[in-house]
Amino acid sequence: MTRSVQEEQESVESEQQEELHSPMEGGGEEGGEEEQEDSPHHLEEEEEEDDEEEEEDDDGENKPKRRGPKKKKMTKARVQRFKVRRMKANARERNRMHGLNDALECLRKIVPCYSKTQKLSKIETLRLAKNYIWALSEVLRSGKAPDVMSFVQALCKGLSQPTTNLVAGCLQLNPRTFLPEQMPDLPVHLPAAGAATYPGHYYQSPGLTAGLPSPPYGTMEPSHIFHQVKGQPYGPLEPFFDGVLVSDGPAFDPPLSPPLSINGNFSSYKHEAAAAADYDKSFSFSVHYGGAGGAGGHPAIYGGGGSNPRCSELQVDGLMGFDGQTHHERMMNAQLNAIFHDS
DNA sequence: TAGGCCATCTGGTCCT
DNA sequence: AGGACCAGATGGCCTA
Repeated sequence: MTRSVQEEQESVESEQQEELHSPMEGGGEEGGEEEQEDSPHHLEEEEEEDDEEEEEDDDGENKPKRRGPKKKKMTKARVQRFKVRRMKANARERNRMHGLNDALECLRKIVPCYSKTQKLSKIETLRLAKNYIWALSEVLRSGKAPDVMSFVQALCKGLSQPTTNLVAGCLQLNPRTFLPEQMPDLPVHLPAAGAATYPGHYYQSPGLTAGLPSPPYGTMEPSHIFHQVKGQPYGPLEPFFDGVLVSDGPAFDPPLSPPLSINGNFSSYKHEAAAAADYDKSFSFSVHYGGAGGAGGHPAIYGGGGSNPRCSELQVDGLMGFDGQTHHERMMNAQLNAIFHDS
């Protein structure tokens, strides 16, 4: 199954001398005899009968005559062409999926809680990204600094419990404080003052994690997660994690490209957003956009793309234009840029 | 060992 | 005809 394309191409010649194997090259042992007529497995049977494109009329009286359109005879040349075409299609499909995975990896670096050691799954990455976009959009729309609880609630909406724990760990929060539906006996919004009391560690709630996968799910340092905006001691938004906002942590991947859509369709979350109470605790959500963007003070909130060259393709100007925005929106965008544009 | 996640192969469909 | 995209199938790997 894991044979490289080159290996396959090298071996195809020898295989052509022999009979074709099952279409499920790396898997499928049970596909064999019950394969449909147009499967490659069937092709091999016809291949040996003749090399010319003749009608298969001499089946004899044993086999019942086939109905429907007659299939073209599979000559050796046709079989070879089929195999080459199939190999090329497989290679393209692999490349396509690799490109998809590269894009997903870029997305992992953009959403909160990026960790090289504990990667979010594909589906969880997409869910978290969707929530993240929505949460940021809400910030732009409302024009208010988000309170930490509603922000994290929005982030964790629909995520699995392990991923929720991961987000909580990255944000230094107890998931019990923002998952009321899972802990109905607890207050919905607890003061998160204790959130900053475990710098450098994931939160590990003995009660919560009982029966759940145990942290660590990642290696995010608080210094990676909450870092100051240069020249703004507490950032444009009020600091929530006083004492945690340090910027001397080890370098991590440069910022990438968060497209801050403010026009997305998030109707399913409207009621939840409305339900979120207004808390004056603000939340600096400059989660992990460190590094590379800021050499010249240019508001390039997206950096060089890290180790993956494909991550640097997106351009800020193409993603988030300022035309047509109100002054307030421009101010919010500037604030967000400043947040994302760490040091 | 079961379940989750993933990579890969494969055939079908649509489009150029 | 060939490429892109998609979904189903399959087996490998990892973890609880």
